[in-house]
Amino acid sequence: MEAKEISQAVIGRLPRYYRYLGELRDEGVERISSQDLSKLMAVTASQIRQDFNNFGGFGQQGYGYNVEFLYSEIGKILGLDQQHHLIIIGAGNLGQALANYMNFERRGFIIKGIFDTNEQIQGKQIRGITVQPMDRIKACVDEYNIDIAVLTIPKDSAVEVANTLVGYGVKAFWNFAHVDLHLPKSIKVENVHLSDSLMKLSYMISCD
Amino acid sequence: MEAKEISQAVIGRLPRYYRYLGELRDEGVERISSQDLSKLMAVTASQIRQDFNNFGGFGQQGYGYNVEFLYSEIGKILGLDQQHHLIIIGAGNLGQALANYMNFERRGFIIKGIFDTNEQIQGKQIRGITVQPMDRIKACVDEYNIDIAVLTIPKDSAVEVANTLVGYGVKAFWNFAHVDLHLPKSIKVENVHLSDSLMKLSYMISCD
DNA sequence: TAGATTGTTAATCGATTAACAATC
DNA sequence: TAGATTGTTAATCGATTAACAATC
Repeated sequence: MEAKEISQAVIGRLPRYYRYLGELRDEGVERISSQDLSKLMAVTASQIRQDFNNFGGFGQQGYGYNVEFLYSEIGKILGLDQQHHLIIIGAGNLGQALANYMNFERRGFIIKGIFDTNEQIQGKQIRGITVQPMDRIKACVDEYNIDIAVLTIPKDSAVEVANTLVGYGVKAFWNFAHVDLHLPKSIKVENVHLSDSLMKLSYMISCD
Repeated sequence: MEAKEISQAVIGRLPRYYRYLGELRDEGVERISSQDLSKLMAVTASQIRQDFNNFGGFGQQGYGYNVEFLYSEIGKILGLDQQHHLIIIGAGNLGQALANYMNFERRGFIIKGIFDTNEQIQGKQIRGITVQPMDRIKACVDEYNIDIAVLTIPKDSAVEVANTLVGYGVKAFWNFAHVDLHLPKSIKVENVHLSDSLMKLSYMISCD
């Protein structure tokens, strides 16, 4: 879509901009300058302008940025204007929590299936979706156009399952398993390593 | 502890090193060179050596690094040799999932209390711990030396609860609420914004 | 028009990589 | 000793910040 590659640093900041702009919009704020936004978010105004300009000019000299427009544009950049079909692999504590908690639908993420190896859990309804055995994954991927597989399974099975899913045509993974997936470069992976995060906090506590 | 400030970039990589070294140790590998580790982890050998040298020399010329020793040293840097007492605020889907799933105790994170406003959930046992009403938090913080509060509550209450807990003496937060906590600089906060993470994945999918 | 604020270029800062002397 | 590999300095690269001309 864009000519030059956007850096990971910039992309990582987009959801936070999106959140603040959404709040401003809900408060009825119509326009905001990079300087005011910088005070609110505790980043430099320069960075804000640089970040937005990676995607073209969203502002207007002497005026600032229109909150509604900017919010919507960042949403588009993040692909939130499109629907994404996802499946959850692993209906344990975390898988169920995500299904219930995330309110995926609100942002256009539609759960099309939940799968688990555990026969005790199979048949259970989560958010109106029946937990199915793993051998039903392929049929689901074939039937719906699945964009994202959420991996909430133990690390031992995660690598194998991910490889299988790539074979089925799944192109993106939201990986909660505590392992690095080594997949073809075209496959997108976003890792959420919760223990890593907790260890960082532990480090912060320890060193003072 | 250290003379010069360690950059966030370095700290962010430590848990991953720790994970790989733990696996190598479990496989019975005794020593490893920065070059071999670099192939395994897909980072440069130079970066590995620079990172470790922030904390002093863990290796030996001509030999490499002793896996067991390095693993243990990184564990110490991350504060994993110490016990941390934590409380979970919010026993909804995510709070329960974390309590059950994380296997906190294994790394020295001891759950000392779980709290929720919802009377339906109060009294319920999670991992042998009874969910208590919010007004019992202070007594818990006073009785045990609570290092970390895990916030798995909606964003509307998170800011207020965090401020209250800071008043009780809590020094660190593992924040799953979708909001930035504005707390005194001495208070450590590690945010896990799951929606931000999913949006990043959405971005990756959208742009090709 | 004058004031405000962007878009964008230039300067700075920090992080990563390369190179190599030190040394096991 | 010779070979291997670290620790560390120097070079490069990229990201952030500052500055200012363009322009609404």
